[in-house]
Amino acid sequence: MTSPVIVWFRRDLRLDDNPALSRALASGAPLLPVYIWEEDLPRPWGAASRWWLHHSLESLSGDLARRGAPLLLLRGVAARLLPALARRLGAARVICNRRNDPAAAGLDRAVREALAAEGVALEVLAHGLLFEPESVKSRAGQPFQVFTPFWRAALALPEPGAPLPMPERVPGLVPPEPGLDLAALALRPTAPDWAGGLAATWQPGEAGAWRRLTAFLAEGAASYPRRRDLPAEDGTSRLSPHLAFGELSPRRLWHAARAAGLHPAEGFLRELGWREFCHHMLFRFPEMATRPQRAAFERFPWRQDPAQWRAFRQGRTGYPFVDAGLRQLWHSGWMHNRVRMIVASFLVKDLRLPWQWGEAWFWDTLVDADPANNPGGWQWAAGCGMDAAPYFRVFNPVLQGRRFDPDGAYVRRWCPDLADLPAAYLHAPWQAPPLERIGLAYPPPLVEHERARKEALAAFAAIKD
DNA sequence: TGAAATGTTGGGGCG
DNA sequence: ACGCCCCAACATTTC
Repeated sequence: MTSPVIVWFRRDLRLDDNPALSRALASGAPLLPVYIWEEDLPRPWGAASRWWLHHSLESLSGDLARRGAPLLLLRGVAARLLPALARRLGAARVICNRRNDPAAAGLDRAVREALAAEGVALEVLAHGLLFEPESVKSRAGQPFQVFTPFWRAALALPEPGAPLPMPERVPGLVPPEPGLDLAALALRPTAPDWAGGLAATWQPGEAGAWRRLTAFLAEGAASYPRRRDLPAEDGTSRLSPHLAFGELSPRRLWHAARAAGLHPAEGFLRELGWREFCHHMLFRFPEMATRPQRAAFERFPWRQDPAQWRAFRQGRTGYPFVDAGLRQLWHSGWMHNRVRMIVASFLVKDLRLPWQWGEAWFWDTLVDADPANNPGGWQWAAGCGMDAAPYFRVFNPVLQGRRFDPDGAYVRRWCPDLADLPAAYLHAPWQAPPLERIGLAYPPPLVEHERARKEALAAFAAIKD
């Protein structure tokens, strides 16, 4: 009988289009699917991600058990747990899907060595991207640092391969040990349980991902270009957390979207291109996660105001559009992309607090927190990324609010303290006549935008080389 | 995947 | 009739 194979799940919590699972199945060997709560991760999961992970593992575990292979849950250091497990099972191979972020890939190298010492092979399969990070390069063989030529070059490559089918059955092995109960990981918040809004908004897991995908392609994709920038509408796909946890493969998404008639150079698939760009950039420039890509920004005179930082996190900046976004984030673990740009601009330019603070806050509170997209987005907003918004492009939160939330539906929804204010003043409540402001609990603006903007431009001029 | 400052143009009021 | 001013509307430049 062939020796069993361990299938190690990470950010690939699905059965569909799963290269590692398919490879293991093709071998005909009995499988042991494993998930490890890794205690040596270079960056621990954020709180919202932990909540999501709990439910996603619950979903995956059920899907696997129904197909014949219960998921073994472990906690500790993969480089120690996997060799021990392989020894006990008599397994000669561990198969997993590649993690593309360099920090996590470093862990995998340690795992590979530890397994090799036991005579066990670690097979790491290409995964998680439409195009492999090594494959998109300029004619000179260099990585792209600007999105448009990057995406053009990617689209000139052979189209991503067809997704692998979802297996009907997964012939499993009786685990040699009981493993942990999911509850033992305590991934969900207690005292207080702040996850009510998350639970009301999301259905983590592969089934939820497919539901979202189907609904988007049937109802949302056609109006995406028109509605994507209006945060009050349900105009985006909301697939980001499913992608972040690998509940939906980008390849599956790509082909489903192509079949629905979407063009890769524009609209929704172009946004998927930005995801691709961030992941490729992080792969080539690992320090992008923590340090500005434009060196001049190492000298930027960031402020450190704890009171303003607290007000920002609480969504009490006094700018309704900004606060609505921050409160949507806090409540639902997600923020509309248009508002992310405005919120990030406000933190970095109006408050001049370090983009890394914002990045860390998003990491903790977003259900779609992603090791590449998150720093990529913040570096873009801060103007210190390679293909970033110029630093002098400062969003005016009032004008942006009027343009993209003209009737104030978004602000009213997330800032109920402003719900009764007439639309004319909704994005600038301090301009409302005193009579309209009676009983208003909403805070005054943390900073005056016009002045903050000038100060930011001056600070920027000071570091320019 | 901006916004503000500055420049230009052209119509209309007016002496 | 003419020059002048004002100022919106639009375009360009600058940050």
